[in-house]
This record gives sequence, C-alpha cells and structure tokens, in this order.
Amino acid sequence: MMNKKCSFDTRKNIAFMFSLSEENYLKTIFHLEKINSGGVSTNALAGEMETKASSVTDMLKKLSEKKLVKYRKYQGVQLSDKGHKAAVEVIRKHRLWEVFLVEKLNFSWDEVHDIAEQLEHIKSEKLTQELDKFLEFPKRDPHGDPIPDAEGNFRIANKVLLADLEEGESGICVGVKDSSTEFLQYLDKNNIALGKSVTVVHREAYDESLFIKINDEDLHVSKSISNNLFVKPVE
Amino acid sequence: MMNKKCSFDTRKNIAFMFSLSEENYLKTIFHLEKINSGGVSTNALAGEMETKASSVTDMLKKLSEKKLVKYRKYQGVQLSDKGHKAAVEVIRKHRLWEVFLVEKLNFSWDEVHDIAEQLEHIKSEKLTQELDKFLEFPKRDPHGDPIPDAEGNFRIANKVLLADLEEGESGICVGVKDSSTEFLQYLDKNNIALGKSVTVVHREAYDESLFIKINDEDLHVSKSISNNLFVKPVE
DNA sequence: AACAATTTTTAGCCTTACCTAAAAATTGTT
DNA sequence: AACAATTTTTAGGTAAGGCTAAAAATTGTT
Repeated sequence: MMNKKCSFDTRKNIAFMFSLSEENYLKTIFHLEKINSGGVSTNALAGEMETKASSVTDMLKKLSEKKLVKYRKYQGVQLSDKGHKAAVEVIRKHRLWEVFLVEKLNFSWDEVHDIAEQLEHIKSEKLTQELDKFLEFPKRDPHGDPIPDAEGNFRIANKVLLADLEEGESGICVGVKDSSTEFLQYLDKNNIALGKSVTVVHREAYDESLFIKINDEDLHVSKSISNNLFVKPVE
Repeated sequence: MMNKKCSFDTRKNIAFMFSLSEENYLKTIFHLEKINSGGVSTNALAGEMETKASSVTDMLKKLSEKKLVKYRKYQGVQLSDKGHKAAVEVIRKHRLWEVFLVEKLNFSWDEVHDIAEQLEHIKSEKLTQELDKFLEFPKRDPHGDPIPDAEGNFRIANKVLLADLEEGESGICVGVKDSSTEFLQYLDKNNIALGKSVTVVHREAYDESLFIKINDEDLHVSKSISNNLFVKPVE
C-alpha cells in the first residue's frame, strides 16, 4: 500500500526525507524561533506562510508525528533536534544557491530570493557539498546572512543594527534585515553595499534619523533604513 | 475559487506554467515521439513513466484541455506546438544542468541524471539563460545529447550507432543511447569516452560483435555495446 | 470569578495526481 | 464477419495539502 510517490518526483524512487511543504514549515519555524525565542504560535506561522491557521494545525500534527517538532495543542510549537537539523540544511542550501546566483551567474542581490526558494529543495548531499566547495566555502550569503557549514554550525554572528550604533561609532556593513527588492534597491541607489565602512556622525533625536559617512560621502538616513541594515562594529 | 498554489511552491505566487507532473509527461511524450514517430500510445507512456494506463488517460485529458497535446480517445497522443516548446525547454534545462554538474562540480557522467531530473523543473528564464552563458553555450550534454538553444532549436545531429559502421569505417564517439550507470561505467572501465576516435577493424558475422581500435588500443565489443554508442562518422 | 475577545482546533470539502476494478473500444485471428 | 485478446477509458477511491465555518480552549478585563 506504500505509495512510491515522493516530494519532488513522480517517477524515481529517490524517496527520502521531507516534502517541499514540510521543509518550508521547518524553515519558517526556525526563523520565527530566532525572532522571539520560545514557542512559535499557530497564527504567527500562518501569517508568515501566507496560509490559514487550520492548515498550520494540520501540518504541525504531521511534523509532530515525524518527531520534527515539539507540539502541544494550543501551546505553540518548537523544533526538535531533528527538525532543527533539517531546517538548517534547507537554509544552508538556500544561502549557498544565492551565492552561486550572484557570484557566478550575474544576478543582483535583490533577484535571487525566489529562485533560491526553489533550489533549496533539491535533494542531493553531494550536490550541496560540491557547490559549497565550488564557491570556496562562503561564510555569508549576498545579504550578509551566515551560511551554516556541512555539520549545521553557523560560524559567524557579531552583527548589530546600524540604528544601535552610538554617535561616533563605526562599522562594516555585513547584512540586511529586510530583503525586499525595494530596500535592496534603495541601498544600491545610495551606494551602500556589504563590506563598506560606515560611521555615525550625528543622531537626530526627534526622528532618530542618522547622519552617516559612508566611504567618504555624507548621507542622511531615516530610522526605518538604519533599523534594517546590520553592521559589524569596528574596534 | 482560484487556488494560489502552484507546482513547486506553496508560499509564493510565482504561479506560472506547468506542474512538475505535467512537465514530466510532456518530456516523456517528446522522447517517445522520437523513437517511433507517429502518435504515442497510452500504454507506452504508462510504461515509460512507471505509472498506470488509467493515470495516463487522466493526465492526457488535462494536457489536452490546456492545448499541450493533440489527443483523441483510443488514438494515442501527439505534442502540439505549444507542448513541443514546453518539452524542449525542460530538456534544455536538464541537459544544461548535467553539463554544470560534470564540468563545474566534479560529477561523473553516470551520477548526474537524477539530480538534473530535479533541477530541470526550476522556473526562471533568466536562470536558464545565465547558466547557458556561464557554461559557454555547450552544444552537447555529458552523454552527447544535443542541447537546444534558447529558441528551442537543436543545432546538431549527424550521429549513427557504432553498430552501423561498416568494416574499415571510423567515427568520433559523440553520445550514448543507454545512459544507465552500468553502461557508462563499462565505457569508463574500457577507456571509451566522448570525443575519442574509433575504427571498426572487423565484424564477427556470427554474433555481430566488433573488433575495434580505440585510441590505438584493440578492443572486442559485443553487439549490445556497439548498439548503444553513437559516433559521428568521419570522412 | 465570570464573561468577552482572541486564538486554536476540529469537521467537512476541494484539487492534484495517483490507484484498482470494471466497462468499452480497438485489433488480430480465424 | 465474429469473437477473443488487448488496449484504453470510466468510475470510484486514496493521500497530501490546501480551504471555510463552527466548536473549543485560552487570554484579558472587569
């Protein structure tokens, strides 16, 4: 009675691991756990996945049966070790493919998300490893997010929001919090890129906007900008 | 009542084109049309797709409604222009990814099929074009099969089976008919590779085996080998 | 502590892409 | 041309992953 169908291919019996949908849930639970650690609520998950709460409940039961999450009715959900591992693997693939698209195929950083969202579900351990090697084991993706290694360990962190720097402090741009096309293109337009050095010259108390110096040019950015750009504080 | 779900992603509304399953049917119909041109039978399709005839009938109705095939009950099926174009696009992507895996990620030619089977369904025209460019517009995949260009035209052909060469004739190995791991590894073991030159020294009448010379070494191959290796005849 | 508001779950349906079993059409043989 | 064999289609079901609407649990307010 076992059906030979699997998550990505009707024909071949490369039947392993998790369905596309399961992987997307695990990934999203992972991201939501980061934001407000503690259990993730059904509604939060529904919002993030653009689906209905009832669908989420169904899936949580399924993930729970597979021991991928710890789930208690009405009490939200948490990844189990097994689920955490699976989520990190998907994230690793997503970010490696983003590096590939930008570094090798001339994509800009605001174009890669949707394609990586597809590529992250390709099943082949060897493919992931060889891609990692081909890209020379990058530590961050094009948006500055850390790429876990083959064992699932994130090797870097140490980033703060530009908004959190004090007057006079400096940092190197290392990532973005908002990955929307609009924000990324704003950065491009104003010549802000990862790797560049930025110094907070003055903070306008009234609206919390910042006067910054970036690569010797002066720029005035609103709170909603400084709140979405990560920097690695310098010295 | 329209559902925002699409073929590959539960979350994003990149809702275009065809489902994974539809693409696999189109691709398989294309291959079967090559072999014995004329309509493709339901049973042939069921055999090739490892599914049941009744499932095939269901899908043919669906493809027919979408004008991807010409289908008349009990009379088999043929690709329409639209279906042909879609099938060629999938084949183009499959073969480009195979080149990528072998040329850039150190895969051997017998390992790439199953992964390319997944990658061929990734939706992004720009991705396909940029990949083609990155690979420097290859004309054949690692098994010697021709890669259609962006307009869907196959630019090469002119290959015959080694088995069809006469005594004394020569050719350059350009492709394989059987892509099984077993056959490909047999070729590797005997130092037969695409691009190499081969000459038929003598044909054994009884079993149709061939005594050949390949890169200055003598080799005796059975009919079932010579019948699965394509060569481009020389002069 | 009770009641209202909100969140979450349940129950019952839908669609895709499979399946089996039975019916219908086609093909091959005499 | 008739009948048997084969092929193909129809009818009715299943599982995954969605949905809506209603019921149940939790939370917040007085």
